[in-house]
Amino acid sequence: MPTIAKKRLEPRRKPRQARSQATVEVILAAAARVFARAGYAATTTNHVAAKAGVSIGSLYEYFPSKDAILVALTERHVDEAERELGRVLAALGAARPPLDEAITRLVRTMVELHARDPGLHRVLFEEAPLPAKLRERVALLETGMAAALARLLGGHGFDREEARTAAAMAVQVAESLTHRLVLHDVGRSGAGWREAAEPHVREISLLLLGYLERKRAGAAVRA
Amino acid sequence: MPTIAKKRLEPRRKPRQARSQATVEVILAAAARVFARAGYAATTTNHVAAKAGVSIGSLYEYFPSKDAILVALTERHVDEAERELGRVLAALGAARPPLDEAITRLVRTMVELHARDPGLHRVLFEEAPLPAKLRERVALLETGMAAALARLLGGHGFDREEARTAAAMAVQVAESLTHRLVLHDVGRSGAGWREAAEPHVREISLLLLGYLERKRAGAAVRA
Amino acid sequence: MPTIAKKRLEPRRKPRQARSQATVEVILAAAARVFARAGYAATTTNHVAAKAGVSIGSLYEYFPSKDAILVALTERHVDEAERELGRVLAALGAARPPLDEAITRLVRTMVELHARDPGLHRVLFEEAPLPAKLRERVALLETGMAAALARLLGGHGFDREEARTAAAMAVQVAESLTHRLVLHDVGRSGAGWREAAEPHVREISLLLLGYLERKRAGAAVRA
Amino acid sequence: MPTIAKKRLEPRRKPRQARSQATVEVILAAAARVFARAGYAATTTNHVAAKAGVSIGSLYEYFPSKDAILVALTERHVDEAERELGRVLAALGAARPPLDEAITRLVRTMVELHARDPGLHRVLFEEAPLPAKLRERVALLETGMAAALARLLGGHGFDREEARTAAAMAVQVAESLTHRLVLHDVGRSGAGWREAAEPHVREISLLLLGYLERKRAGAAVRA
DNA sequence: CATGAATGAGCGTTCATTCAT
DNA sequence: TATGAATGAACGCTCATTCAT
Repeated sequence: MPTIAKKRLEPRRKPRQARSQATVEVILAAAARVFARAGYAATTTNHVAAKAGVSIGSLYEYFPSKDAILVALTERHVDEAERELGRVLAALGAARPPLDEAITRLVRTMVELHARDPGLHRVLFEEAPLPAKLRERVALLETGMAAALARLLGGHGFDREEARTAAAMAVQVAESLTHRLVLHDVGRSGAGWREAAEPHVREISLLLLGYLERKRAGAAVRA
Repeated sequence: MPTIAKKRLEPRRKPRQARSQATVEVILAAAARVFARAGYAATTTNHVAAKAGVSIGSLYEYFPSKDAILVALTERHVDEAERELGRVLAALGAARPPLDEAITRLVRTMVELHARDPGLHRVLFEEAPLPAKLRERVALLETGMAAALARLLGGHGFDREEARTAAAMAVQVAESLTHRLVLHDVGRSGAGWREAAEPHVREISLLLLGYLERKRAGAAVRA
Repeated sequence: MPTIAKKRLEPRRKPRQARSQATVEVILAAAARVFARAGYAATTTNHVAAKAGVSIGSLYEYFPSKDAILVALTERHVDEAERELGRVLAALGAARPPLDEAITRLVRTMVELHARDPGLHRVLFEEAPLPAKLRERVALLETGMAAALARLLGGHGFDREEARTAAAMAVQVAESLTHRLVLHDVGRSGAGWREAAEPHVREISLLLLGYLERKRAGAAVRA
Repeated sequence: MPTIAKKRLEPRRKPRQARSQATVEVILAAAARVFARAGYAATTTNHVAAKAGVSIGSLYEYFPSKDAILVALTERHVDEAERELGRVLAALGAARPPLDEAITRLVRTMVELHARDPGLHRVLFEEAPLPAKLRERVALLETGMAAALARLLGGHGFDREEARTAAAMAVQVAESLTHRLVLHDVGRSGAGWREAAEPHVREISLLLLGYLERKRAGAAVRA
């Protein structure tokens, strides 16, 4: 079953009443905890239902399959990421701080987006079979970030083309290191995750700034 | 429940006849393809046996469990990595080329180690529950690389302590970017993977060189 | 590997609804028939489920393993034995009939306990790997019987010590002959088993009475 | 698969050469040990072959199935029993010792026949699915013993009919108690089994003598 | 709407048996 | 004849999913 969705993945019932909405919340919260602890394969729908204090029948009332729950969880994460990154990017566009500060703030935002619940995000982005549609949404988010970053770089002495490729790479790198350093090295979430993540933020920022500086200078490596 | 190994993971029968050896090869080859295509969870021993053109009984003659196949595959990869990286490191130690060339050759080696079969390596290092012993071997390989790289940096104006921390980080980063850029972006293996991977090699090298340069200067980012 | 219990053997779900209770009954009834006909080894959970007209999943809903079914069946038998023997022993203690009548009634009770379903009991006590706990319960039942019988003998001219050893032996012998004569000789249960068993009751009683008489006299056999 | 033989159970090749004969012996010896230790179900043909130091192919050269080995083992036991019991019966017929001595010697023979390897005999007669043919042979042996014993009793004041029924019962009882007391109570064979078994011999003899005495007197139990 | 008993395809695995060498 | 690699039916068991209540 590689990445493919063969069954309904959208939530079933658009919950209109407050009670239903609460049930959905309780299921998703339970699922987040169970997926984070047990991993994708070892998580069973019955587990999730039990943890949520809801009958298995009710769970299937709202989510047509195990994967649908995972998709809903992922969508929430992407929603949040869009919101947070949009906010930061807007602020940076308005305030126009020095490049190192801009980069650091962007990286911090990305790291914090994942550090809050590393276990869950590991499952979401490494173990789970996400449907193509969601993967596209994630890709789109990255493209958007890259475009915004390119505009930012334009204001710091990069020419248009330079800025575009450098920004695209930077986004990839940030994503990549975030996953590596945060998901694998930071212990199980818990309080204090924000402080625990800060060294990673600095190091990743340092890396990106070094790269961008070289790029702006038009540097190239000898083959 | 990742990382846990509860059953025998060593190959069962030390194959003595040529026929058996061939069977082992055919099973591992099939398993590599199935794991790469279907992912860890969706790979079944029956699929592997069928793909290998071997009865399920024969598969279990040589591998006591699904995970044992995975372990064997991983060990082959680590064996190869140790061999290749050792060779390159030795060559660099002897030839003492400029830093940018050294870094580029190391990165190229790492990238090529993974680019040959990206799908498989994604499964091996992201999805699969590797036993502690193997994880240690991998960690040891990284430690060794970092040490070798630190020696290299020592010959390029880094002081001892600087070299150690920078090397450790650089290895992490190289690993990380290799996985991200190579495993996720490079299409399904096939011929021409070497050429397809080269831009990644350049970009990762550029990134590392920028980082190392900053480190050598003792630079720090404003918080 | 007899006697070993490695997995859960207690029933899984305490059935709360009437429907579940019926399912449990139907499974146990089917299992009794299948075990009796096919023996322990040849009985499969799928056979039992099929015979019960229940899906294999339902079977495992209530019993975590094949052995758990066996244990449940055995416990029912031991429950019944405790009840019946307790009742008879109490009656004998109250009525104080002549020894031969007392022995005969005890033997009849034991024989009837097994004659109702000889095939099943053969499996239960000869073939099956019962967990230690259950074996203890059975042993306790025998100890209790021996104690009660010793008291009875005390009222028929045995001195204390004589009564104890003779009673212990008598219980062993009764058990043994019950199994041999009833389980192996009486045909497949069916109606009329009570009448078919009666000659055995008489003969076993005769044997025990002869033995007890000799014991009381303090007789010994020449080596 | 209850008790029924669906495949060939006779040894395949009547081994004429000394080498083959030795192979058969070595297989049977290994099988006896493995069956005794592991029980019927847990004994695998590969185990037996390995223990015998013979390839699995060779094992199947001589025995067409797992059960065939068991049958061969059983037949050896029955052969031995016929021989031993025949010898003792003949001696008793010639010497005409007192009844208690005769009974004791018979019982001792039966007990020793089983006490030598209790584990194996438990498997042979309780766990294993013996084919009808063998069961008949065993039954025939018992019939023969009963007839011989009846003749013996005829010489000790029993009338013809009395002797016949008493002898039949006595044989059943001896068999039964032998299995119960010897197989279940005597520890795992080993040296000293002969001494360990002697108390059982005495007790069983005592029991039978009490019974026979009552029978000769024409005693009956009140229903 | 909620419940939870019931379902059954499919999994990983074993082992008696065959047959090419 | 002897070998042991290969076979595959069958097993015990799980869990995502359905549906009668």
